Amino acid sequence: MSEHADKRDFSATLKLPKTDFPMRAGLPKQEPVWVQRWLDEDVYGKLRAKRQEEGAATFILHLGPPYANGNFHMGHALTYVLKDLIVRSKFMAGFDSPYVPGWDCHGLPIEWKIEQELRAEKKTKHDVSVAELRGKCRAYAQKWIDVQKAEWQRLGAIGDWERPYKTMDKANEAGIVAELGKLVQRGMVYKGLRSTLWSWAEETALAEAEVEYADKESIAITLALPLVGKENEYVVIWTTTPWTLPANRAVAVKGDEDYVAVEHDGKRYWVAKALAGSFCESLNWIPAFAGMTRRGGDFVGLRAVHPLYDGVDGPLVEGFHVTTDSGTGLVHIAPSHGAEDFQIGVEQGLDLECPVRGDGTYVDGVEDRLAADSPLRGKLAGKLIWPAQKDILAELERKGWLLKQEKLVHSYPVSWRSKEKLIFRTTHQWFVDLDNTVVPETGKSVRESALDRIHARDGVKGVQWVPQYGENRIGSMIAGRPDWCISRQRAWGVPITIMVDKASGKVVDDAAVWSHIVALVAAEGIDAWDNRLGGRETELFPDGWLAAQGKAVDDFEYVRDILDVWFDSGTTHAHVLRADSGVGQRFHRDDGKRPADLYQEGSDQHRGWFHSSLLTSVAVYGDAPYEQVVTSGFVVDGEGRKFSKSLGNGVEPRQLWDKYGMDIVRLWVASSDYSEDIRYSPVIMDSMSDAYRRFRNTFRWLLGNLNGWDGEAVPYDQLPELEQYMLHRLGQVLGNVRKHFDAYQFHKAYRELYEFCGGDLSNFYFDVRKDVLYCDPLSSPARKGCLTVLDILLRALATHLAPILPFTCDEVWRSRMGDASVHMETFVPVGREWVKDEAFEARWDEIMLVRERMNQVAEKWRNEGKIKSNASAQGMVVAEKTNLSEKDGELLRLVTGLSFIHINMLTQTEEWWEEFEPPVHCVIRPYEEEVEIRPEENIELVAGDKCPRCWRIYGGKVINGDEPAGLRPSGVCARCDEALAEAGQQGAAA
RNA sequence: GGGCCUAUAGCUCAGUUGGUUAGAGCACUGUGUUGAUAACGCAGGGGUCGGUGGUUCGAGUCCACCUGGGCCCA
Repeated sequence: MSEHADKRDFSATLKLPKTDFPMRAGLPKQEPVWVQRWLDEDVYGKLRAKRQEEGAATFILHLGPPYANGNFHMGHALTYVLKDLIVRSKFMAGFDSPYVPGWDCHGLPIEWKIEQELRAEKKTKHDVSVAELRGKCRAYAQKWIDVQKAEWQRLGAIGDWERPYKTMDKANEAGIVAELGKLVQRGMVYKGLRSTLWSWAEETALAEAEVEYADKESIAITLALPLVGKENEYVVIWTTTPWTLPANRAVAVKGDEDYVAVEHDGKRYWVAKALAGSFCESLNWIPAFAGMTRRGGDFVGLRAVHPLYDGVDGPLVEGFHVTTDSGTGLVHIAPSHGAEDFQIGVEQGLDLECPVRGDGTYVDGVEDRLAADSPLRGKLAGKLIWPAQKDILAELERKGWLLKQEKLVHSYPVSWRSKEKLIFRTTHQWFVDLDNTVVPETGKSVRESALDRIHARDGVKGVQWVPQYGENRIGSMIAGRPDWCISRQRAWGVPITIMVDKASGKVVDDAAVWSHIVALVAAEGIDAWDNRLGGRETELFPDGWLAAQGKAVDDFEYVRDILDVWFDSGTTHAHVLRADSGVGQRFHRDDGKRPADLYQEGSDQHRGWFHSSLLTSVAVYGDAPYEQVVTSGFVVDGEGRKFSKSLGNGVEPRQLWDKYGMDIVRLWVASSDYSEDIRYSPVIMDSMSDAYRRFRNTFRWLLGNLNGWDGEAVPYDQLPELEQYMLHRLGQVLGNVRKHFDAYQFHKAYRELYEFCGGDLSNFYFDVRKDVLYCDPLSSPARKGCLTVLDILLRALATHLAPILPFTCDEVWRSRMGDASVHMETFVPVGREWVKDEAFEARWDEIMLVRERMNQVAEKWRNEGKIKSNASAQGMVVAEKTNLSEKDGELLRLVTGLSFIHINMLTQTEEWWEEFEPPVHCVIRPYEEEVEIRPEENIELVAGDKCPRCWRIYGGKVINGDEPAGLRPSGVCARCDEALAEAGQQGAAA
């Protein structure tokens, strides 16, 4: 190799990439500017108008409303980025894909927050009017809606930000009432009993969130109840709530447990065998057993005497909740005072009525069945349950059934507000019937109709569940759930606008009345109902309706409960998708599809929103509200553990967009397989930053080289084979990406694009074509062909990455295309002739194989210090029965970066190979066969002159072919000489 | 305690109906370039496929159990 003396600097004469597109993105600072710009330009509005003009098919992803309470957390970030990936990719695919953000506004968490604020002012909710309380709740929700809206937009989400839906909008509240009305008119709503956790101090039912636990003192008693018809035989129960004894209706045993009879003072006391020892010990009895054992199930059919009432007894039943961890293995059942007790009461057909009023006092009837001479007379009715306990115990003692009483301090549920002990009470609630009414459209119950659509049974068009296991999950929940309790005793929610005819007990189900009420709510919101109770009830009926019925307002009872907030969001398919929600008709769907193509949420919503939406839709419309349901897992930390305060591993979305920028966060979402839980950790985010830089630099290089291009594209059939190969690859990649987008497999689309940018472009094509781009004359056909492809690449990558990297892609697009937004575009289509046949593919597999082998040898030589760049070496390929020919030397030179490649086509025998001497080296055979390589031998140094402009060596040993030899008199090679002449730059080098 | 799901290199993912020495990219290491330069090229090392047992000529791939993790219930 001859070191050329010419050290002139020709860089100024080269066409090096030049662009204003910065290498560093500054995403955290730039992205908010883009958000505002998209809003100012109304990109969403224009895009929808454009698609509608095009007559595009609609694709409706319906959004489950987030609860308007608190900042967005990682779960929100995940699901809203996923939704945005879907919506944007549908828009890019040419659909009209409306996206309407919304908020879930009513419900306990907000109401509770307001109560806490009142408490801070030393007030309770009774100190303010319901209307005032609701006003505070409304303002609180709106405050968080504003916060979340800004966060949501910051995620880069496109949507109808001007017209979101809020469940507390009057139109939506009316829509919710309307759906309730339809259920009522179908006879699906009934009043029943339910076990609720109750605070007697505040006289209200409590939700799970309002329950606290504290150490409280109770009286624990051990009580023997005589078995009916058995002389001196007792069953023994243990309880810490003696006040529930008036409501006792049965005694439960564990069916597969052994019980023994303990003998004491000539009496037999049945307890679980496993607990007999501790039982005797606690009573200081000498253990003595009657030698009888009995299976728990054998007690069924026997009856035990009621602890207090005269001539009353109750059955022994099997109890699913009975354990032998403590107590006696027998449990007294008061169906009105416990969740499990209630369930058993329902199963066994026991009396469920509750003898305790809301204020914690016994009802008058509680004494009805006492013996005429019972000392308890006058001690229970109207008395508070707690002080009454001592009278109850005294009576039990008198009867001789009280074996033991002691004080016990234990953790007990209390009211968060008063800290008083909570009790269970059965209360009257409103339910949606799932089994005993028929959905007219299907001829089956709500439950069966829903299951048919979940499982695509009985010829019904099913819902597509992605991932597939969702079918199982929601199916078993729908199959096993009880009727839906839709009533709550609260203020901040949509009223259950039900009127009950006092005389007949029937619910008013007249359509005229319901549409009248819906109209009132539409005009006035939820206060429309309460404001008319207590004086203005006539206004709740259409004019003349009462007279026509021969009724007066006092003939009806007016429900004061509100709806379970799941009913609000569970009916959005109706009041957002099917109907005009007061913001103008949003959707015009006449394509025979269900209201939504897709619902997407976390997998917890199988029990939540997917569930409630399905039930209400099936009940009222006889079909599912969605064609497809896509669920995502949860965000967990780098070790797969959930985020929690105690682990201290939490992270807020805003920390992420402030630190990395949303495009990098979106890249993280897109790259993750969300069908399982997805991991977040700083290490992962660092690697996403690296990936982002790869994409960004790819764009930057494309922009830099396209800078100044005249835009004159070379027709496909005149492109060099290398360019055709790149389009072949691009066509394959884009085809796969489209397929993955259609299946919402974003992590596969991401990989496809990422590996294309890294493997096909950066490692290969860009590296190979740098020479032509930088050094060739502008008029060079090869250069023009390359630019044609670079332009296609830029457009293709920008449009296909736009759903994932909306900020960066718009920055790219506008830096080249002026003011147009990339988001108004569609995916660049794959040219019909791009993707070629298998023969072409096989040929290029060989070419790439030669490249890989040559690189391996060159690397070895480099490590030995023999060469530096590949350009200082030449190679030889000896090929046999291959797709390559001797004419491919130049192509191989290009792709290997060597200065020359020589190809010998040989048909020699095996013996020839044995004898062959260097420099014959890289052996290619038909692709299906093993490729034989002698790597250490297949390149050699090239001797010749190095062009000072393009650094390629000329005049080396030429074994065959017709490479140009030597440099021009100007000191540069022929190609560079021409380039300089064309640009008038001879002698321009410094 | 029950239902559903999950476990492949440090990280993110491929591994088709079970079939030869388990793949890719990133990260890492070495190296080249300094005309994509807070960028780019090339090469290399790295996994007993969560564990145990079973079915099979053969299992990351099928079955059982166990362990860790997640969601929803009780």
